[in-house]
Amino acid sequence: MPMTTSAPEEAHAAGVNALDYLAQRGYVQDVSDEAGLRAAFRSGPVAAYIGFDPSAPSLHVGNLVGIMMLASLQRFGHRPIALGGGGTALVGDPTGRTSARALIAPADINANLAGVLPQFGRYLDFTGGRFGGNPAALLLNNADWLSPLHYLEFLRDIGRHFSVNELLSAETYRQRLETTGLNFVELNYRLVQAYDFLHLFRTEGCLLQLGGSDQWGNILGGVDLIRRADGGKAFALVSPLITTAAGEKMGKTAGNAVWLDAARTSPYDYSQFWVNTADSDVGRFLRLFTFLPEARIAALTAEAGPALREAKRVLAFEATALTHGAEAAEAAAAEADAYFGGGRTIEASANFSATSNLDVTAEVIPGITVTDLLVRTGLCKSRNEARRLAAQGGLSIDGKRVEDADAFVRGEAGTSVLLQAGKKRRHLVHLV
RNA sequence: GGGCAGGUGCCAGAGUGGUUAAAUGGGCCUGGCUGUAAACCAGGUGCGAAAGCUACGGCGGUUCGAAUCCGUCCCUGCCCA
Repeated sequence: MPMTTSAPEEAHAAGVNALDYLAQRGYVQDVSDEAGLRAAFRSGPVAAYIGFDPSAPSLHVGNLVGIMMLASLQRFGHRPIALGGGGTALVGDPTGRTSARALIAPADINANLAGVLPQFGRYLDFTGGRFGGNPAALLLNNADWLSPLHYLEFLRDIGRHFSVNELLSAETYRQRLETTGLNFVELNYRLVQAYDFLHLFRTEGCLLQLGGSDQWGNILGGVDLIRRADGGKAFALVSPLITTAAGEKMGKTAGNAVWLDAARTSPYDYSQFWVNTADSDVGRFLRLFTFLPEARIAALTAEAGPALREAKRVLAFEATALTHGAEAAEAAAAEADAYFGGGRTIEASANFSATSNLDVTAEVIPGITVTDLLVRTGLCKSRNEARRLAAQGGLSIDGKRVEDADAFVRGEAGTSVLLQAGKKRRHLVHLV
């Protein structure tokens, strides 16, 4: 598929300042020095970074705002730095937490980083030149410079720039002091993150740290440190916490994170996550999570009501294409259309690879119950749950409602059985 | 190191010897309505076909019987040092 010009590229070509573009798109909640940052963007490529916490083996939708900011900036000719927090994870960010973060084992952190870092390749150009004269993006792990730090030197060189009074009056720390308490490692988190910024300022000329609004205090800590330690000028830009119209933190389905890793959240499920966006969120999400031009978004969302389904389809396609590629996005859309538009039958499900399959060997077919099969496919966590589902009328096989979940599975080897749990979850089982 | 208060299901939070698989709320699931939306209404929400089993920080005890009483250990908060 030919690379169509993206909204940020168009804006860049039209001479729009990157800061204004980010603001128009809804990425900006706060900037430390708006005029200064705008001037920096105007005067040449700016290196900007975001830290990503390697607390899981994959990035998830909650990381997407940050990724999209980096990706947008690169399309403006700036230089994104994706920073894996392999070192900071050893310390643990207390921000927004009611109790101390469980420490992650170094081995897990490394394993997580190994899963997370490659995922940036979908959004960022690590070679350079893909969007015109843009510089190559950079991928770093702060463990590389944090781990070798010597405690006494760190205390003396960095610690002296931080006022304990100031730290303790910060919302994050104050709240914890008043409730569940705070241990010394946590109190140090801000210094360590600030040191990252200073390090990147020194080694990469990085002038800007991006993040979510909860990181405002931490980021300003870095801006201050750069001024105090080096007399340098750096900037902070944070995005708003993206919530759904229901007021919930975005990026979960059924309480589960929506992962960017296809093995954890299939492209079909990923696409469905976006299709199921609430009406009042579509416009905002199109701006945040796609590169579609404003005019297109405005047109898609001009009319309220059922007309927004089209906008949701576009959102799902674009977001899925960004994460999994256009082909996967098309397949996901085609599958959903066939299923939801085709009477939710087995015929409408049979031919799509995005439907997960489970092979059941011939010898078990005669003896396996629907209940067992539901558990084996992961559609239900236990047999009781499967029975409950059936009792509540949520279980269908091949489109027909099933009351007795303990019945045996019928079917010849070589045929398939479509299990449906509720209206949206289903699983195709091939009887082998 | 000392004193005090606590550690309950996904989360918050009741319960202080039996009728408690554990109130209530949130979350989540299912059904209804609908547009694969929101809102709303209804039901459900440990495992097991069942008997029953497992569960209230860990271990050990008291008791016919404990989440509830005792001992001890671990962890958290507050106060004192």
